[in-house]
Amino acid sequence: MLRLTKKADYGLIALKFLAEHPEASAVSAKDVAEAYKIPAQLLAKILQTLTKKGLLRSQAGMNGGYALARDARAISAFEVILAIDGPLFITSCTKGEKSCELKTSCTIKEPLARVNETIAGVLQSISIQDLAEQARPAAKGQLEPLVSVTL
Amino acid sequence: MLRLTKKADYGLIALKFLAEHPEASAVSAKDVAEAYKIPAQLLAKILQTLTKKGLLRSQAGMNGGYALARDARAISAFEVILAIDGPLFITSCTKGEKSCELKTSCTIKEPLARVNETIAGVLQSISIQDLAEQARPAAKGQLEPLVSVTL
DNA sequence: GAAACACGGACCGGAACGGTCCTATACTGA
DNA sequence: TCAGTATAGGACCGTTCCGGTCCGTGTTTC
Repeated sequence: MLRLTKKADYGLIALKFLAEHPEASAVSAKDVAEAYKIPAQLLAKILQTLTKKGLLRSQAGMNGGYALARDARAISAFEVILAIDGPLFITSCTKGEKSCELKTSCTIKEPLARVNETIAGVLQSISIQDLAEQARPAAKGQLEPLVSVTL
Repeated sequence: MLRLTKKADYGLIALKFLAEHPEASAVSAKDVAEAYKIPAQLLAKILQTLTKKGLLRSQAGMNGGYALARDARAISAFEVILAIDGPLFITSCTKGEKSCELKTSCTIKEPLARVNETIAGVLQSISIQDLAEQARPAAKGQLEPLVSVTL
């Protein structure tokens, strides 16, 4: 259903990694790439765009690299995906100029748009911190609910 | 976020149309295509696959066409999308043979898989009938909630 | 038997995606 | 100061997928 691009995937992985290593003042793209066997050049670009979008801070030069621009709790998965893949709507006719030629045609879109909003809401409620935490504890009791949504 | 292919879009539109015309014993692909300015040949194929998946009944020959195989209430948007686009997971590494080489890498995937399940749940709870109903009433009071999900 | 329909394979152009290469710039440490 | 390591970013490229078309076959009705 929801398809994440590999880039968005890589981005989330990298941010999670950064969240897990707060002690390091900066982590290079190469380090992350090697840790997860991700193409280094590609990851570098992804991190660059995340930096441009204000999610990361970067430092050039030796011992340079990237660090979270904000607290891991204040960065949502939604932001990351949005920054990397850009806005993706369900509707193929993305409410651009001419909505759908035939206004009657798009009666389906309205309910689906609400589905889209739900998904966005779910993604917004999941922080990088959540990703990092869920990763470690290894089944300590059952997982607590991440979100609860109504649309 | 969630991206529907145009094919799935067309499929939903067509099913909604069929749900709105229960009096007709069969509606031809051409008719639906013309009503919504959808490429006829393309729509034909979509309806064919939906027929193969058991969502539609087809009848060849003159005055033939398609009709819902079940009650519009018993067909979910999820089924339609699944039938047309096939299973789409969030994870790029679609839990195939080798999950991700590095098992440690995929710690992100588990929370996202749950997001995916939520989306699926939302889509499953929306029937073709819902789409057809939401289309008509034209703001009779506020829209009632479609779903409520917890993950 | 001809028209209208469903079926289904082959094909194709374009866009997007994943990925690489190459160059420029910035910072650090010896 | 110079070499090495890092970010920054443009150009490019192969593959895949998606939307769409074309063609031929089978089936039913008039």
